[in-house]
Amino acid sequence: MPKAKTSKEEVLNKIIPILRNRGVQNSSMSELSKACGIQKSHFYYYFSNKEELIKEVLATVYSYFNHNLFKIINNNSSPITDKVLKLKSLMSKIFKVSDGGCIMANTALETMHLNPTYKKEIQLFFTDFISGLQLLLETNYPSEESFDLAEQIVQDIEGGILLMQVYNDPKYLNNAVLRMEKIILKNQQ
Amino acid sequence: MPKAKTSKEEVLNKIIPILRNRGVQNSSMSELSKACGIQKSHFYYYFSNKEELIKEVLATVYSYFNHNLFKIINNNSSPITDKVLKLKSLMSKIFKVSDGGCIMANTALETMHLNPTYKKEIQLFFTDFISGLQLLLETNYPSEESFDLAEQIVQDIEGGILLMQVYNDPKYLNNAVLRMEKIILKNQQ
DNA sequence: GTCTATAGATCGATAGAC
DNA sequence: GTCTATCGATCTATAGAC
Repeated sequence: MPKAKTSKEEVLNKIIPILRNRGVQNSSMSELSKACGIQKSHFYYYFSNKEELIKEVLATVYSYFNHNLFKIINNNSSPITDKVLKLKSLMSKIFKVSDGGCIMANTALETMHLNPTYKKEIQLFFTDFISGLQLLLETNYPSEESFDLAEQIVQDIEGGILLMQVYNDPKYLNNAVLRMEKIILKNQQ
Repeated sequence: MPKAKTSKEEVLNKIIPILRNRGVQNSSMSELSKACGIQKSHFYYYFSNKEELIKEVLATVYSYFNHNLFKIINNNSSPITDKVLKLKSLMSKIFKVSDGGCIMANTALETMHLNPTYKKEIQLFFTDFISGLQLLLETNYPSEESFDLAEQIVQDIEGGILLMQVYNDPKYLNNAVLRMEKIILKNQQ
């Protein structure tokens, strides 16, 4: 009966949406394990404790985002309009409208002031997000302005994700994405 | 006969910063009562349960913000530059940098997807925030554009509050406030 | 102060794959 | 027979509530 019927990767992928939706404090190990169809005790076989679990979740999300973001940006054969298109698609995958928005933002606000355990992963995520946008912007803007604009865009998007959830209306995130597009492509087309 | 040594208002004011900082899920009734120097059982005299407590907290924050916001905006003897100044000061009181940012945003992300209990208070807060800004903007912009800009400003500010906490750097909120100021006063002075 | 439920966490046992 | 994935029972602390 061994023969990993639920691998660690599967577990991570199954619980990410739950944690994004319910928050990390409000998701119990029992609940998470039940959702994976395995015993709670088996979770402790995969993860030494809940904190480790969450860390691995955030690292997984981070690396997925990071990998795909820079794959889009560093594709030299792709025109910038195409990059923007792909970026929009990546973002809609990461920031699920009906499923809790941005797990990095949620976890940040939920935990940042209690313990700084997850700070590193969260900061990495945002720093890369900003850096990626900055690279894109440098097509049309000087470096320093690109950085400021990149920060501003991320800020706009994260605020949009919040309002989207408060009013259950995707327009706020959509508006931010449209503004991003307009800024990136200002001289193009 | 007891001579309320800690009134309900005092309790609310004492626990608001704690709830903003630690989040509502992560603040226990014991912890909150201890911080007020009263018995936990006395909390249940003031509030029928934790949910009621949180509701009253959010209602308190909302009405404080609402009252002060519209007092600033509807003061006809005050020039718009003065209004902006007062608005900035109100915001820095509400969105404590080192103390958890915006309790409305935090609570929204923490609870919105679990139960919609606090939705009303949270939506009221943001709706009034946007409406207030819209009123200010109508000095210099047509009504519809004012509304869109007001939403955009709130979005920018809330995103700034998030990044401020992630990086422990007030510049993100400050930048948003500066952008707000610039937009509101575009033709002025 | 006491109740009950549930949280995170640990331990020992077991069922197959090699 | 060992190794690995899994389970069931259980412990302790603490939560909300009265």
